[in-house]
Amino acid sequence: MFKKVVLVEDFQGENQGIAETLTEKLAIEELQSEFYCDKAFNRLKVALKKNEPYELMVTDLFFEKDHVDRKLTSGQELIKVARAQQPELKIIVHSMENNPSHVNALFKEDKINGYVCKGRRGMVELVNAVNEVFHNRTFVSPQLNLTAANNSFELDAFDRAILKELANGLTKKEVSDKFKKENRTPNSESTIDKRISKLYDEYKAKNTTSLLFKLAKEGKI
Amino acid sequence: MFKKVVLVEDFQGENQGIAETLTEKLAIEELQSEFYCDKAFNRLKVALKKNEPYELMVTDLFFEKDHVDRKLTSGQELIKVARAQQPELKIIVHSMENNPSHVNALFKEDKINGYVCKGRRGMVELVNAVNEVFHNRTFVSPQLNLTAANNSFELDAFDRAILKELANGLTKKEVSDKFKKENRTPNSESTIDKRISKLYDEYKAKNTTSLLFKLAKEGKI
DNA sequence: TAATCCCTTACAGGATTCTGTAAGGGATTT
DNA sequence: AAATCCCTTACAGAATCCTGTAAGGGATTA
Repeated sequence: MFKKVVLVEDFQGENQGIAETLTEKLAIEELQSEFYCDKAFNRLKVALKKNEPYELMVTDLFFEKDHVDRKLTSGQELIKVARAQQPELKIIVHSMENNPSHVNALFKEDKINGYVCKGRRGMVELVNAVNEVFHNRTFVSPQLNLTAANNSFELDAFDRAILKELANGLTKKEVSDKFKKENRTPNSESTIDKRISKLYDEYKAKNTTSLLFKLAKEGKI
Repeated sequence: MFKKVVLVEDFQGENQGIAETLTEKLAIEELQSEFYCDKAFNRLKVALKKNEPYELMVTDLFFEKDHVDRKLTSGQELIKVARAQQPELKIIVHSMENNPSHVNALFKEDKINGYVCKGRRGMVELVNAVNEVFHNRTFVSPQLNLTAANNSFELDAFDRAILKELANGLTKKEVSDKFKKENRTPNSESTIDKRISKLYDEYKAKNTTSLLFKLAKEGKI
């Protein structure tokens, strides 16, 4: 089993619960709990310099802002710098995020080794995940695969660009003008209209307002 | 100190961490952990019938849906029925919710005794909260008071009703018609127009779309 | 080369939104 | 009682949204 593990989780209760699970159920000998991404990255760096690197990092994705200044503001940023510094580090993400496309991106872009959803079986799954990752396999919470089949549709860059401007209160004509001014293409009002209409169908929205609301609620934008 | 406590929290890690804190830091003798509101309410009911009632309930507000059928779907619903059944029960809410108006409503309407935000000092604050509540005082996480000063504006019931329908994609005329049909007043299209225009000013939104988007992002609706 | 498909663009008309003016009624103040 | 304030309601015009039709161009296929 892993001997040296760092845990990065800003909720004190969750942090404590995970720590207990890792030390008691999995007999991790050296567990370091951190509440900030920056501190966790420092731990990794120092340990690596001493030639006593951490073997596994368990991290959340979202970290609440508080009075402390910070460079790394999210788990994903932490993962990127940690991966760059120590490519062989095993990484398991433990988060509330349940959007399959985001999770897929973490596996593909950031080469994480496991993903566990916070939930009623979070600790049971985490134990499984650590065991799987220890044996060089990957782990994904089962409920995630189910939802992956549902919403296979993805917003592309053009969709996101339009939606971002609409969310800021621009009219479609203003979006078109802005795109033209910035030499982004396609940019005609008609094409933008068409794109949005397609999104209405895909998300079963009746108009721009309900579309943006739904997407915001689902955390897609 | 309290002897008999029920903890209601659906995240396994968080549940475990809180349980450890309550039993070790506060020496609670009889702690019952639950992951569903319905089960927690049953515990309370049975204990009361046996004349061995619980003294304190620590509960979350949001509970994830899963395969299990449920009557009580939120902490607030649990609190209402628990209060009705056992008025002297002490209740501490431990949640991510950081909207001061929601928390105020919990104190006023549901007579909760303490409110602790999940966060980096969640367990420290929970220990304080339990101590305060044990001595018949109330407790609120300090960071909540700070944010309370910021956004003094509140959405009233009429605002919320309008926004809910707009979010579903209804036009203002349809909202007006629906209100008339349901004998809700005021209901004229003009008045609804006026209300929404006022919200534009208050939330610095340019149109319905940006208004709904902003409110959704801030979690106000 | 011709046929086909898909994306982009233009235009147009009916529905809806946004904003302003104005009138009426209830509550409070003077 | 009169004045004032606030909320509700009506109406109207300009801007914007939504949807449909249609045309042009690039890429792929026959």
